[in-house]
Amino acid sequence: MLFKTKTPTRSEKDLAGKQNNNRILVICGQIKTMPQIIDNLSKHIALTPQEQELFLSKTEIRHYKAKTILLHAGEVCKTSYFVNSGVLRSFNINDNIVEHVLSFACSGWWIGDMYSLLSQKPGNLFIQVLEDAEIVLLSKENQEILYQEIPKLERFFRILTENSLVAHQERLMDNLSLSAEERFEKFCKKNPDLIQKVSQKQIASYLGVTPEFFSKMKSKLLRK
Amino acid sequence: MLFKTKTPTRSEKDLAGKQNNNRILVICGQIKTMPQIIDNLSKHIALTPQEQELFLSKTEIRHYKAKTILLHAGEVCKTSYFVNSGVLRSFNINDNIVEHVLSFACSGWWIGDMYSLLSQKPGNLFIQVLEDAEIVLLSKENQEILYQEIPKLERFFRILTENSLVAHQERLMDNLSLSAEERFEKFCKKNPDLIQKVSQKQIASYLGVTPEFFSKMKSKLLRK
DNA sequence: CTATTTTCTTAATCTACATTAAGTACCTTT
DNA sequence: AAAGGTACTTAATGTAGATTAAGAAAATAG
Repeated sequence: MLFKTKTPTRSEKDLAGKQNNNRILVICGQIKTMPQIIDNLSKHIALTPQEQELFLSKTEIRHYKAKTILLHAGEVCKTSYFVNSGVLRSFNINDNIVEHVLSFACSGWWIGDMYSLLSQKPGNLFIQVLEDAEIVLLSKENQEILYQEIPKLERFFRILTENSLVAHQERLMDNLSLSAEERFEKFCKKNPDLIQKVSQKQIASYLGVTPEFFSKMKSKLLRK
Repeated sequence: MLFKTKTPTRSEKDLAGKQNNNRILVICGQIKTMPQIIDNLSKHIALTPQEQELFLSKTEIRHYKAKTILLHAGEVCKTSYFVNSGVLRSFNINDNIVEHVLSFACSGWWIGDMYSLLSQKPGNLFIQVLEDAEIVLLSKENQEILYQEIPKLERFFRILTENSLVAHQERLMDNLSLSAEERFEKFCKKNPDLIQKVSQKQIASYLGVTPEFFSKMKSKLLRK
C-alpha cells in the first residue's frame, strides 16, 4: 500500500519492535552480535576485532523520543549520528516559517550537518527525531582521534562523502528536470521503507511541494 | 555591469590573454613559476618539490576550443579536469531535448562526472568547453597511482569532495526555498566572474529557468 | 476518555514560470 | 562580405504548483 495505515501509530510500532536488529555472527563456535555500525563500516573497510572495540569505545548509544531536536540551527554541529532504529530528518527553516527537509535517515544511515561539522561554524540545519530512535553518537573530537588510530577510517568517511555527493547531484538534477509527480515516483522506488514511516507533510517538504499539493497529487496517482 | 559586453568576444578575450597566469615564487634566489594546479593542491596539503614533480609528471596539459565536448553522456568518465584558463560546464540532457547545467568550472576549478568517475560506470553527464580552455588532465588511473605514492592526496581529494557536497546541499536547499530571482542574485554574488564569461542561456539553465523567463527577469532587475 | 493539536483532504483562486511564436542582434563559417 | 546559425528580447497564452480557507480524520496530551 502507498502509505502507512492507521494502526499501529508511529511510536507504538517502534516501541513494540526489537530495538537492536543486529546481525548474528558465529565465530569459532562463539555467538556474537555485531553492532549495526560495525556492519556498516565493514561495507567499505575491514576492521580487526581490536579496531572494532576501539571504534565502539569512542561512540555512545542514546535513545530519543520522537520530536526531540538533536541539533538547532545556529549551533555548531559537534556530532555525527548513526541510526540504529527509528527515523531522523535534517531540515532548515526559511524566514522563520517554511521548513525544507534536506534528508531523512533511518536504520543504517548517517546524518549530520556536514557544513557545520566540517567548518565548525554555526549551521542552518535542524536535526530532529521523527520516530523514536536508537542513535549511535560519534563526536567530531573522537572521530579525529579515530582517524589517527585507524587511518582506514579516513577512507570510509571519504567514500561516505563521495556517495552522498553523487546522490545530492542526482537529486539536484531531478529537481531541475522532473515534475513533482516524477520526483515522488522516484522517491517511492528508492525509499519504500520511508513511505511507511514518515508523514506526508515531511515527504512533501523533501520533494519541494506544499502538503496540499502533495495530497492532491497522491489522490490523483491513486485514481490511476 | 551586469553582463559581458559585446567586445571583445569570448574567444578573442581568451586567445589574447596570457594562457598561464601562474604565481611567481622566489626560492633560494631562483625564480620559478608555480603551476596553478600545484598552487591549488597547496591550499589543503603541503607537497615537497619532489612530490610536486611527481604529481605534474602524472598529468597532461591540453588546449581545447570552445564547444569541444570532453565527455559524452553514456561514456565512462576516466579523467578529472582542472581548469587553468577558459570555462567548462557539465550538463545532462532530458528526453533528448532540454539541457540542465550541473556546474561550471573556470580557472582554478576541478570538474568531472563524479558518479561515473567513482563507479566507473557510464554516466549521464556531458562535459563541454564553453570558452577556449587550457586544461590539466588527471586520469583515474594516475590518480590511484598518486594516492599510493603521495597518501596526502587522499586528504586533498577528500576535502575537495566535502566542499563540493556542502555546496551542493546549499544549492539544493536554495532551489527548494528561493525564487528564481533570489537564486540569480545569489549566483551573481558568488560567481561575479562567470557572469562576464558565460551566456545567459547557460546561466538560466544552471538556475533552472528558461532563457525567455531569464531574459524577462533580468530586464526587470535592471529597471529597478 | 476527552480535549487539543496536528495532519490530511478538498476546492477555489492566484502566480511564478513554461510554452509558443516572432522579430532582432549577434557570432561563426565560408 | 554574405549566409546561416545561435543568442537574446518581447509578448500572448498556458499550467504546475502556491495560497487560502475550512472541514474531517488522526495523533497526542491531559
